[in-house]
Amino acid sequence: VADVAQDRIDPDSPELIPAQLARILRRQIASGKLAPGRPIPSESALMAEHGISRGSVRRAVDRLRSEGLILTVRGKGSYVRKRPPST
Amino acid sequence: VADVAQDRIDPDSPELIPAQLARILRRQIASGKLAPGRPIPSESALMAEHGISRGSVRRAVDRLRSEGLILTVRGKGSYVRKRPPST
DNA sequence: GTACATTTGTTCGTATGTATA
DNA sequence: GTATACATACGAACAAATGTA
Repeated sequence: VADVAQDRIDPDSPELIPAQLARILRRQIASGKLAPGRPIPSESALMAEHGISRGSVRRAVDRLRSEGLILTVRGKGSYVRKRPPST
Repeated sequence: VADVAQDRIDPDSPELIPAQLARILRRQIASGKLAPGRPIPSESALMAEHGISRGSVRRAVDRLRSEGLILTVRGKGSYVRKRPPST
């Protein structure tokens, strides 16, 4: 429903693809589009939505996890943390 | 009971594994070894028989389904279509 | 009605190879 | 040569539908 025109990967950008996706997801979390306790799209969905490889998706998600923004459960998915770190 | 020497997966072939299995199953359907209305082997059985992963089995079966050769029912299995498309 | 095994559906985890800049 | 990105394949776990004891 919202404007997602800026949520796009640019393969020609100097910013690496995983970094671009991490930035996009971070903003969607911050905006509440991806709400605490709710799942983020699966790796498969993110691949399809952004037209990038699984490896790139995983690097982006790894990043968010290491930042404490999401939690990942094998066989289930990744979820936006309810109490994100203040850092 | 028949000769299945040619129904083997070659991991070193340039032809991808799912494509190889799809081809093998297609021939078994065409030959009547897998008859209309009858189930094809389960994913687990195909994995064991051919020594390949479930992902590869599923890609092969997906292919046959999209070709209209089989029908799949969750919790049951896949069945050779009685009236395969003329295409 | 319940519990269990089987089967397909989906997701994340890992390794390897290829192409390109 | 190195790093990025994509593709293929295998493995493991969770989930839902089916059938049976």
